[in-house]
Amino acid sequence: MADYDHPASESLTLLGVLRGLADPIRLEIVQHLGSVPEASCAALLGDRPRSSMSHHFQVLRESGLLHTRIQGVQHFNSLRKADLDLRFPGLMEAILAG
Amino acid sequence: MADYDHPASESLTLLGVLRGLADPIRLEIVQHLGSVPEASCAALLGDRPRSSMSHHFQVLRESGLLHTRIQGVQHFNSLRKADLDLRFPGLMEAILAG
DNA sequence: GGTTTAATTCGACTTTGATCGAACAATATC
DNA sequence: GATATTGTTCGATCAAAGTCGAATTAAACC
Repeated sequence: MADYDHPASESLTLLGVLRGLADPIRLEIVQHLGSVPEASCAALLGDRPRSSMSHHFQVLRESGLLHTRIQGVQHFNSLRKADLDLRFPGLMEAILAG
Repeated sequence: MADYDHPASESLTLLGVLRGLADPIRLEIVQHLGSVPEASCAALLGDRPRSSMSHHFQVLRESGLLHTRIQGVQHFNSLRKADLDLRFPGLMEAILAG
């Protein structure tokens, strides 16, 4: 499967990032990813339907919060902390502390 | 007119604050209020319908971002920066810098 | 090739949220 | 009291976003 194209850090907008964070499931995913280097989709699934989670992963990718690395059949997700720190200093630290 | 009841700072949630910020008009209001002590609704109105703006003021109040002081017929709005800093350190600084 | 596993895409449905005119409430002023 | 000003509330409408089963893609493995 082809890689995803993630938006460049310069093109990220504060509004877009805030929209990405403004959902309970996505905020939970982001906060989880704040404490681990990366996690597969399955590891973040919980007991929710896969299709719902796929939607949230897509929103997180498009808003620039999440990077997805494909390895075989698994997708490993990580927080784009360095990019976000560069673009919006202090933001993720505050989010992950909450 | 009776005062509004603003939520206590302890009861604010990160998700609620993020939801409050995740709208272009509200983010603009918040960022504007970051640079002035307070502003009346009229001063923040722009060319938008009053009823639309009233809705956004309500959302901002309920999420704990905004405090409204009533003086006569005017409503003076201010950012609840001290409360937000206490509850979510660094968050508003990052938002206002964006 | 067939099967299992991981995750997405599609499509339909539902829910949430934004928009905004019209009516209303409250204060100030003449 | 009448009028103008400031802002809210109501109610209807519309658009955006979340939900999730079923079908699909892709890789791994026997």
